[in-house]
Amino acid sequence: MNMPAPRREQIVRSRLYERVAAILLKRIIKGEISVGNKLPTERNLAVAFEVNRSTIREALKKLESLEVIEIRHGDGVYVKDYLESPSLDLISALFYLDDNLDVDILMTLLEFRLILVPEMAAIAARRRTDAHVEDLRKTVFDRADLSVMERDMEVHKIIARASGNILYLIQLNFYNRFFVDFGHLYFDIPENRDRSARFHQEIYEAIRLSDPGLAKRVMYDVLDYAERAIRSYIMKIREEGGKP
Amino acid sequence: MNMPAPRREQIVRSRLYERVAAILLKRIIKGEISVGNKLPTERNLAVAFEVNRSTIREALKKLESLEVIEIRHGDGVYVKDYLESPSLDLISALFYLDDNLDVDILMTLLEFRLILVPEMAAIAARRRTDAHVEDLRKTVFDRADLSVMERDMEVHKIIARASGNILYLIQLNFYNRFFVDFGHLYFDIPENRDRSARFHQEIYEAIRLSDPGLAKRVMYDVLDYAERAIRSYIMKIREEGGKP
DNA sequence: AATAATTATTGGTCCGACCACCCGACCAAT
DNA sequence: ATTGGTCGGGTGGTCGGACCAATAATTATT
Repeated sequence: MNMPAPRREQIVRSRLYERVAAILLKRIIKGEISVGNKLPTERNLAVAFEVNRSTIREALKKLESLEVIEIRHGDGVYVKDYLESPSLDLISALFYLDDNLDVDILMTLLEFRLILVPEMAAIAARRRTDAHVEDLRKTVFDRADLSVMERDMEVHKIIARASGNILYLIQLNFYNRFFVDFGHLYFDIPENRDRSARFHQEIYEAIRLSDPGLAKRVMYDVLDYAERAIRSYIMKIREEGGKP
Repeated sequence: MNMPAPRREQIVRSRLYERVAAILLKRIIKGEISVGNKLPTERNLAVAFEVNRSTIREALKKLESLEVIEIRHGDGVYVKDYLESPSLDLISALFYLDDNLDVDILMTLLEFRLILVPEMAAIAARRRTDAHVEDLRKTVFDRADLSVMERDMEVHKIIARASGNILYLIQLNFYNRFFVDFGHLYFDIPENRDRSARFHQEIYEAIRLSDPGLAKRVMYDVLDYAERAIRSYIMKIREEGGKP
């Protein structure tokens, strides 16, 4: 199931090797080359794509970092099972593949987030230092220069830092990448902005009070609310345009 | 805080560009080049490292995929804040940096896992199909060829698939990477193997019965047990060898 | 039949050249 | 003095071709 791509401010200056990598990735995901089989040799790929071998190599490096291929010196390039990959970047690649957006992956992301983030908020409430509280206070009350969405990302980031769990911080950065693309769908609606503004004050209180239970609940409520909003939005556009 | 590196079966067939990437990463993490500043040009790096520019480029591509640098055509290579990275691979890189193992990161990982995995087990119990149950049954009861550790990884993988959440599957693959390195510390102990064997039967039952609450509890208990075991192991080696 | 040496093929690295792009210096028009 | 355009130097991006190193298949040797 797909949905149209969002507006993107920044220019997509695709480098040649990235386009090559995208094409190869698509073939691999679609299973055109089965797992365990070899890709053509770098030299042959270079001929086929009409690019230099160096370019092919850089594309293959990209796919290797996504762990969808394995490059063996003296042997060849093998396709791996992408379901065995540990690379979050692969999720992004899958999501944006074909210039369409995979709604299932988005749902997956929301589900995951709803489990994780409230729990981390609780931990943050336990571990936060006075410096974190002060950072939060400034961000929530003093930073008039921020839009609600920018403030929201900042608030989450501070909570992640307060949790002291770098793994969580990285996940959050991962979510935020999608946020910049889709956040406006949510934050363009005044009602949602109000809801978030209230959330910022509530979570600030919870963290300040070092109240894990409250922090968790507050966080859960706002994420749950946001998830419902996003789901209903997707339902709506699904009804409107079936297939262009 | 560090601990000695584990035995590694596979030969560390370091490609030249990987060594270069590791050295550069270390410098960046240590903050020798501040965020926002430029790295030397590719040509200068090539001279400094006494390697070809292509090799430098491949190393930089690696660092770009970790999102610790940003390569700008016609401009230069800029250092980014690695705390803004969304790359799990960065965690691995940090963990193995310096040939020492960062215990804090390991703790972080365990904490994260304890939050996530039981919740996903509950979801898996809800969504599992009969095929998943059958897969699980075979793995737990029929696969005499598997060691307890191998079976354990397989069980978790099936649960991840049953959860239907690809994001979870990828996280699990990420954890498993560490498992292969450290699992033996846990599974070499007969008592732990017994505990895991019991767990496999219990989680199978929970999934078969589609009992989310039970699945979550069973999963939590075994992970909590494992975490305690690992923590006490680390305490022990900390006491023994202070600093070599 | 088992083993060792050979060869062909593949990825890894190197070199040097040119293209595409960015930025700052300089100049021209206002 | 400010604005806008132009241009040159430096940067990453791509190219091509060559050789090195690792692997697997083949052949020769025992």
